[in-house]
Amino acid sequence: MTSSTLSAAPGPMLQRLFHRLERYGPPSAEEFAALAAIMTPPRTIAPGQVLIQQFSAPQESTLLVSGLMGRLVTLRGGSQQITALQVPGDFVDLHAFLLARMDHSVVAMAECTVTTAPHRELRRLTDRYPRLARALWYLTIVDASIHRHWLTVLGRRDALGRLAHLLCELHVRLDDVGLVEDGGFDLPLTQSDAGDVLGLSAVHVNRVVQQLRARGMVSWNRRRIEIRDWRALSDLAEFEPTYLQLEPQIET
Amino acid sequence: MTSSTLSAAPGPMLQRLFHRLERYGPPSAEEFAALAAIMTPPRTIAPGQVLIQQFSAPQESTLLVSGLMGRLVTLRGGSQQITALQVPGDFVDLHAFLLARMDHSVVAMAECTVTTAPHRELRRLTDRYPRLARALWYLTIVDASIHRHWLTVLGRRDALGRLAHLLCELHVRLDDVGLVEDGGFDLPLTQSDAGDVLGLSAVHVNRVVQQLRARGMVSWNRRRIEIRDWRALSDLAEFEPTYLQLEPQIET
DNA sequence: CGGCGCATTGAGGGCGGTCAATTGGTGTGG
DNA sequence: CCACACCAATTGACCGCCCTCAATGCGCCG
Repeated sequence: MTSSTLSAAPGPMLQRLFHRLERYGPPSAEEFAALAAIMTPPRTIAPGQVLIQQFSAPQESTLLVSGLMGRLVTLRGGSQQITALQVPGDFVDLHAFLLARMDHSVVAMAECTVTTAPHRELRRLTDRYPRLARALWYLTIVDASIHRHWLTVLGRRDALGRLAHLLCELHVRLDDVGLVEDGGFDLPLTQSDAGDVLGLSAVHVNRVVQQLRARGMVSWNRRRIEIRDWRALSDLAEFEPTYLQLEPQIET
Repeated sequence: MTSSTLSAAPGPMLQRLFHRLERYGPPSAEEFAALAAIMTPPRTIAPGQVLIQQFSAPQESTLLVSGLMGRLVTLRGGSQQITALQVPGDFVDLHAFLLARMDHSVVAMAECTVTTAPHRELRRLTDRYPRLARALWYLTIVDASIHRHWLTVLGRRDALGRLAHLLCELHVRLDDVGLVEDGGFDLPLTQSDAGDVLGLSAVHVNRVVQQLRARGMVSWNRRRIEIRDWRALSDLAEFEPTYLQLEPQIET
């Protein structure tokens, strides 16, 4: 395994992924290198572009390096649901490694940089490195944990609680990968997009955004979010970040 | 590896699991045998019993052999959300193999039979059999696919659509493991339980049940569900079972 | 028979939906 | 530099789905 494909700055590109994997009993340097070696050079995705089509059968999995992506499902009536937002360091479709067809599309919510891992190579690596396989498995399990958590949010929380929860989660996840600056972060979502995440109409998202502003908890101008009162916001959200699995895991 | 622990009728006990795993490029007979060898003898769980507590750190994963279980989260205000229903052949907490703590409880909705796999043994097996590891990984990925699908149902469908969808899904999943008889199946859920799955109040579940009855689509008496008009029900539900991943996968 | 759990029904109200108009910021062509 | 288009945010009116509270069946079991 040469480091020929490493020429395109693999360190920085995979830094956030490795940061995440290290939390789960860290793969060895050899395993890291093997993974880095199969990743393709980065490429850029334009905002709004559909990276992966629902029902397609991708032959590689995509790692988000920078930007924001969403997993999007369109229903019969034309309404949409975003089932997950992906931040840098996330694999956006690692599950496609084991599933025949995508159950959703993946859309760039902003200009994004990505790199991909061919499934053929992933298979070779997971055959050879059981711990690396479990580390990748772990990533998909954290995804599922987040999905479950949002099931309770969509099933049982009102609009204000849902929005507060989304902002708390994004703050924590973006902070984890170093994308929170001065207590705020860039959120390239329209209020309509947020509605597609929260299961709300764009109009009602606007109403609850204004409630959060009026309560002095959040400012949201352009694409910039500032959390003004974390205590109050996380309390309103009933935010309890265990489900994000950001604490180090113990590999026995 | 002896077959000593196989004495407790491992074949029938694991039959539904193997049926499922075979869909994903089948593990070999040796892998099946190795998995069967680490499963504990079956035990019975009483209806309503909490098998696994939220925030606990189980040292083994549980396979549901018969009955029905739910993954339950309780919110601050006392309201509950069931994030998944598990049917026979499902691992109810395979993700606990890789996560430090449970993000939810697991509750028996009926009298259940279970068998467990110690995590230590699972680690040994997944070290040794990469294909088996991927097959188990695959199971957790199907779980996540179902979670995502329910995010769209809870986020975008009204009460009637949600209930219709739940009944369609249960019919298909139970049919897959041979638990549909004469076009109907046993559903040991109260209408209140169904509300916890659907993000609805028990009162409103009752109202939409009656709508389905009035339209001649479903009968629901005691614990027995009969689908009277599959075409109409699945159409109302916009049910499209791809997300259940019951079609054979292709392992390259 | 009485208690209990669950299903059912009714009344009333609020959250969040749709529809539609307006504002405002940004970019573009003239 | 201005007119205009365009997109996102905002506001208002209206209404319906689904909530809560509460009462009433109804079947089962001790």
